Amino acid sequence: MEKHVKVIPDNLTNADPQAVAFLAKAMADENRLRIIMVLAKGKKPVSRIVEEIGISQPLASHHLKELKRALLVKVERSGPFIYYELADHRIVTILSKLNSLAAELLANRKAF
Amino acid sequence: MEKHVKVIPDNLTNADPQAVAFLAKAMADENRLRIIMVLAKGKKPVSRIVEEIGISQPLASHHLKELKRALLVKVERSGPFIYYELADHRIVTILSKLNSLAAELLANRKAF
DNA sequence: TGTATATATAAATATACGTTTATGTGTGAA
DNA sequence: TTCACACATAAACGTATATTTATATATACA
Repeated sequence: MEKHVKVIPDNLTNADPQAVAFLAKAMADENRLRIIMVLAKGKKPVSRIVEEIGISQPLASHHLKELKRALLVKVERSGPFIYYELADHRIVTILSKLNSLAAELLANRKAF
Repeated sequence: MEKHVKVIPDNLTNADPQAVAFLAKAMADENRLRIIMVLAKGKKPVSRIVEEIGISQPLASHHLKELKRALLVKVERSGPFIYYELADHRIVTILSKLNSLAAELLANRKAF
């Protein structure tokens, strides 16, 4: 059976600002970005995330909940551990490009 | 004379979460996204932006100030008009990809 | 100089958001 | 069952942010 994939035009004119804002908000926090950066390297339990980025466990839990609400991560329990992983790795590509853009904008800004 | 462009690695591991969060925050608002969408089609004065997206003039002014603070737009005065334009069109590409991702994540979510 | 237009700024308000501290829930092992 | 561990949730707090209303500034023109 064939897959039916909805084709979405890749231009801003037909973009849905509400949907984009929803995702952008999820990325608009330093700690959540760090979590995504850590998860980009693979599926991990909360405790690993906590120790890798050095924030409190409740704070990590809170941000992971937000990332889940934004559909950016998937959750899976295994014994006492709860593993989080990225739901779609395109977020990594997008954030990388955003990082390049940010770096360049800031560099040009200081260039006078 | 040759241009010296700082090469920035395109991966998340070396990303600067602070810089990325700064840009992401600027994109994390529906009205600002609408402004970017409008400016993606070309340089425009505030009055055009206001009428194209249907928000109050002070609100548009406020959001344009934020976009300028985030280095995403350039400003230019011409007579009584003040023209805004995108500082870098890569933001359009990035937002388009974010839109595609958002659409797909939401579509898959409803798929059960 | 005075008036109209284009835009920015200020003040005020309500709401959203990030963080901390404290506590609850679930799982496994003794 | 009791204990320890992994994680989630709740409450409380301060701060940031979006929006409205009112006013100020700047430009063009009569």
